[in-house]
Amino acid sequence: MTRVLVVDDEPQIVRALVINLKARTYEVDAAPDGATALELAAARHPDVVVLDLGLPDMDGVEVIKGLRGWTRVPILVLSARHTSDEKVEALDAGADDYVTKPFGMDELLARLRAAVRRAEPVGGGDGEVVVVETDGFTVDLAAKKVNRDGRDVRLTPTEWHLLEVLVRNGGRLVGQKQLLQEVWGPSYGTETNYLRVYMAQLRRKLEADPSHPRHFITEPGMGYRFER
Amino acid sequence: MTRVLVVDDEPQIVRALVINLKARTYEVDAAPDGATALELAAARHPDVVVLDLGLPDMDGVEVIKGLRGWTRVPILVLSARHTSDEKVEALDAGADDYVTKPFGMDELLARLRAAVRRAEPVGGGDGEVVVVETDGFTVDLAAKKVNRDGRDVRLTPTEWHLLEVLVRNGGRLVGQKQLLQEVWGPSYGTETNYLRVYMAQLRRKLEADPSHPRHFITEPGMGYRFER
DNA sequence: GCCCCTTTTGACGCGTTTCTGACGCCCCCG
DNA sequence: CGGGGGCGTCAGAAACGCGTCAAAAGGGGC
Repeated sequence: MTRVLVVDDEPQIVRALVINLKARTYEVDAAPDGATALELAAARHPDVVVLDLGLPDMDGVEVIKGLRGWTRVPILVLSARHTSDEKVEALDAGADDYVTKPFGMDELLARLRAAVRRAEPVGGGDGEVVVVETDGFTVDLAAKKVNRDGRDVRLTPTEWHLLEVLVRNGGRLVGQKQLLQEVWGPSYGTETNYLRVYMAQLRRKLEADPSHPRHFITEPGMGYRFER
Repeated sequence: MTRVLVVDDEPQIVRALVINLKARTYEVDAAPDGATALELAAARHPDVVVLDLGLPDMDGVEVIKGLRGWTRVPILVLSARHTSDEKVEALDAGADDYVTKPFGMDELLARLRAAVRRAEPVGGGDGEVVVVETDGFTVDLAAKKVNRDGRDVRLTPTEWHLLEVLVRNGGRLVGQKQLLQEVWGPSYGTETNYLRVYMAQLRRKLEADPSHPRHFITEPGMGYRFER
């Protein structure tokens, strides 16, 4: 869940933002002044900060600098000031975006999404499992590498593809038709002999005892299953 | 040097931007329409794109999508449209910022700086690798230099680009399509012969025994992998 | 306008991968 | 106890991808 820190001293603005953000399943913290904002940011590590420049206790730009001292969290500045100088100052202090009041909620939310999106790490595999380990070998799905007894195992494209599908469905039974179509393409639903040949290759390369497979299990008449 | 791609069909705007940007030592390319923009982006790999939405040949949002298909380069949208919907659409399509015309040059430049700044790699502490060393040669990603036996190795731009992609993905397999698109541009997904030619060049220049590569590994049918 | 470096393109041989058919085994079922 | 379907294994044939070389085309600098 994305966490937002809203910093503003006007309760009605905070309320409007909080309602809209929560409705879109953001997690929201709110701070009425700069000191609280810096404190909350440190304690809660928000994914994005919405910051009003007109705070009662300190200059908004100081808040930006305070944050930038230790974090690259996206900062979206809200302000009633329209002058160019104000904007330039805030942006150069480290803000990511600057929206003038009165603002449209839709636009603000879109800018928020943009700020959060570009802060996301590159690889899609965020919480995804990338390395699968068994007692005999290790499969690294990101690097497309298979390791056995400390040495890399060479797999052909088809072998790798088949392995990938099975491992990604670890523990589950994968039907022969599904397997065939995912590896060879949608028009290959019945060539089960392909499966037999390539499962044999995989077992020969990865199983300790290929004739008594412990990880690549055949479910007769149905399909195959990868077991860790 | 920071490279900017300006996309606008109004010559006077382009001129104003180019003058201001060059005065601040940016390197500037300009495109009058969407097709040229996509082409130039692929060829020149700008660090930031300034994009007018009102183009003669295609919808600006399509240009955004075209870019986002293969790159995360910051996109700063310029537009005469003030409506919230337009902004939301552009931002959600992948734009990073949205400035309405007429715009203040100071503000635009500040937003440009902000966009470039946050796209910068995490410097210093966070473990961004800049120098990669193997037993045969050293690659300095920041200085764009390769050293072998104490002397610099001359690489052509394409060779360097290819090397950079491989090294940045060190240890991971990089698919041929990905490699082609990152180095030659999004429309080059299938020209695998380019890869063969340039991998051979890299090996000849960097491998101790080019015919038995130890660092630039071919994974037949899939792609290439750089191993330290 | 000319020259040189880089990029693109085409052709060829070779090794590897994929496809294909044949055979025997095992297990389930009649 | 016999039959059959599904599975594993093997090996040869066809197809494909890779490395290599060389020449043409392109582009930038002088």
